[in-house]
Amino acid sequence: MFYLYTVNKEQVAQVLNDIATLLDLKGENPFKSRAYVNAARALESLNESLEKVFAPGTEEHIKGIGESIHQKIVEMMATGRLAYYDDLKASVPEGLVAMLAIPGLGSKKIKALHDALGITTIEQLEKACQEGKIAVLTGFGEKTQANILQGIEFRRQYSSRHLLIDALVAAEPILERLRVHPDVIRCGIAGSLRRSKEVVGDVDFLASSKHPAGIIEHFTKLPGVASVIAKGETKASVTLDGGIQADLRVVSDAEYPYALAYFTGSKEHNIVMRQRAIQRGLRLNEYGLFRSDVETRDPKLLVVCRTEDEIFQNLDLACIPPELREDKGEFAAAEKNELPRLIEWTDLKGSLHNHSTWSDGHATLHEIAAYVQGLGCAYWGITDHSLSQFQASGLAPARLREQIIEIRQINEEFAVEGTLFRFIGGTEVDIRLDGKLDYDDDLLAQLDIVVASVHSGFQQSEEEMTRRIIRAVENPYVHIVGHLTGRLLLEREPYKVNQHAVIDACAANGTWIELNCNPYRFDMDWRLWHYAKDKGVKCVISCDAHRNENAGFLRLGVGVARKGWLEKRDVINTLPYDALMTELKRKRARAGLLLN
DNA sequence: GCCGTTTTCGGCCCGACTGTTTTCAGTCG
Repeated sequence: MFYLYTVNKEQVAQVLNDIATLLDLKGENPFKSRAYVNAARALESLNESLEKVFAPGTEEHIKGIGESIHQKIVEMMATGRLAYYDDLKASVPEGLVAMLAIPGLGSKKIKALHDALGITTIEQLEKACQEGKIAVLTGFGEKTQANILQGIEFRRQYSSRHLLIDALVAAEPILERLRVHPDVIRCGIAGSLRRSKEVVGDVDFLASSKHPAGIIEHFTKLPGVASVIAKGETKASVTLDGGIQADLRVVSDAEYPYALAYFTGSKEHNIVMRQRAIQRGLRLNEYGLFRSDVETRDPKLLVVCRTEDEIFQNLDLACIPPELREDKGEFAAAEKNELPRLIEWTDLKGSLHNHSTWSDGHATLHEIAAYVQGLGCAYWGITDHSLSQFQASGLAPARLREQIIEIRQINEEFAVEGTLFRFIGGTEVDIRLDGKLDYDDDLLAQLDIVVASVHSGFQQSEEEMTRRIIRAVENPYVHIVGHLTGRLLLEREPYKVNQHAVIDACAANGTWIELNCNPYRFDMDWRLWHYAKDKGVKCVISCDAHRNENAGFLRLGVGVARKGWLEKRDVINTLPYDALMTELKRKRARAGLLLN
């Protein structure tokens, strides 16, 4: 499949990462495999086009990609293949790669199992464990054998990846119970949860205390802890009910800021942080920033930092918000003090894409109005499904006209009562297979807001789907393109669409893109917002609420928007009601111009 | 395999925990 299409950056990076994995499994020099990982990273943060950098005969190499890997990329670009990769892949059984997902098994152990017993699949591994063949191998034992069996069973039962919301729901009660422990001075959540990753592998807790052992003990016995994976003096790992792994580290209070920075940053971010420390003759770890490049924790050598902010300062950086700590451009921006002032969730005035009992929502308009006013919203979009979504009670044109009338009546009642809150009436109109919309333009023209989304025909080719969505984007009555890729995290792959091309079309037509903050969606993906922002495309953070409590998704969505470097000014629904209505009408004015 | 304000060789981010070992390799984050 890969070779049928033009090779893009992500695909090349994937191949380089795969090569690194395969080299590890073959027992090659680990620094060689790391070189491939580093090259993949370098590629991901490359701004120029692959065609330019890796044209045949180019002399210039980018940092992190030397002669050998450069030539391999040139080969991929020219032929769509890489002989070295194909050979390597053919030489390592696929089952060995799959085994890496079993906790406790890394490339060395997997290679040892393969060499000693010829094991090539997880099924063979399970059988060998059951027959006691693993425990007798050098370097293995009864305990390892049992752990492997347990790991295989765990993988079968639970995924090691969890939705942000599920991790939060599991983590918050634990955090509260840690917080009230008398020996805990400070505690918090670090890791990918603090970075607002849409999908997380585990939950990382951090606490400071003078008596770590008691806190570790307390943690491993909390309600909600299903089993203890590891437990030491200052660190413990447990499995929570529901299968999420949670780690706790306890440090002294003076060490807390360093540990918080250390356990929050992504692996890639932390590597750069430590390298920056080394470049300044310092050494950075979870216990401190030391004036020495040799291993030491001598307090006399400590560069005292009371906050994360001060750690960044000592590395000549502005303080990087947790969501940005992914090594995706934050260092360059922080060096120049050009980090964005990220949007806060309290900047939002309401959600523009929501459903009611008119289609497949669970709350009536009056119930919605009461609830979201209570949250302090200034407005709320009502965008029920259109005709094609009959399974979701999509509205026929006549029904939609009735709804418009009811929404106007309710808004008039609000006006009479002196209530400032307003509904913004509209539709989430289906983008049909050919890119036409489910309602005629004259009906759309009567609506205050139009969100256009794809709900069918997911199997179209990338070209067809891209053309289809761009046609909707170009419709002057469409304000917003909804959940751009249709993905359901951990459940359904996104349909194929050239998102950059859609963003370009949105930029050309003044159409906005939704950041749908249903926890399964978070669509458009945060990795693309920087590009959209640079093109001047505005974001709309909507919760696609089908129930009142879904309004809470907005807060998670803002975390993901922050990850996409978005500021208040980039997000349309931070505008007050009047300004928002002006913006919505601007598109209508455009339509009027086109029609005249 | 990559890289250089200790530069063409000899390094490559760092520490806790586990299990299998009698001092440490492997895994993980």
